[in-house]
Amino acid sequence: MNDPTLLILASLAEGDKHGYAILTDVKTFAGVELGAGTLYAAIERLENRGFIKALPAEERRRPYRMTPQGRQHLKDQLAALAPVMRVGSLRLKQS
Amino acid sequence: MNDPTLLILASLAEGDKHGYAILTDVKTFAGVELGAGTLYAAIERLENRGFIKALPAEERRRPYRMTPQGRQHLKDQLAALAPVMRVGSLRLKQS
DNA sequence: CTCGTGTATTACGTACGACGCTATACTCTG
DNA sequence: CAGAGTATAGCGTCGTACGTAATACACGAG
Repeated sequence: MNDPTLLILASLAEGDKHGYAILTDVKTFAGVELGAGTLYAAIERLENRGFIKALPAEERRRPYRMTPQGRQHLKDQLAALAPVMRVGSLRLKQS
Repeated sequence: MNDPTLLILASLAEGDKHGYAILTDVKTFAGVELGAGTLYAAIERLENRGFIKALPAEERRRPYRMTPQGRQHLKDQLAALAPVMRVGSLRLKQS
């Protein structure tokens, strides 16, 4: 239902974060609590696609940074979503 | 990536439509061209969940109507998406 | 001291569904 | 009559969302 990659990119747009920090951030800004499996699997996919990259590990933490491609992808996703939101809420009101 | 059920509900929020009409409507308002398989599979799922219901067939056409539950679900989906959009675009601008 | 809670990541299995493709069938236009 | 547009159904595959459990460390409460 919810695309975790979108949530992760939106979270990393704020700045570098490690997995668990993304988890709590997403929970606060989106109200969605991702499962651990969902989160880390999505992170791996994002990394494979070059949308985020791993930074040097800090102790137990594995921080990630959004790449320019990731930023562009987030931008595209939001742009694609915008008309659906607009039309959807407009039509809901009309009836 | 794209949730076809969201697109279908947004389309049916305008009024009753049959499958092919949804297809063209979604293409115009969202710029997304759904495959036939994707569309009808998603329609079937929406019907099973009680979010839409089939109307009496007109010739070859099988029109569908959104139920109150479907309307509520669309509302919930859009409400869940809104903060993600808001935070996402805000954070994109900030950097 | 140990028990529970919070932080942090990894691995595994399952089930759903997105998507492409093909088939079918009717209608209309060139 | 060939081709494009309308309209739906079925099938197979692959990706992936999600739950669950395992591991490990740090901390405070009891």
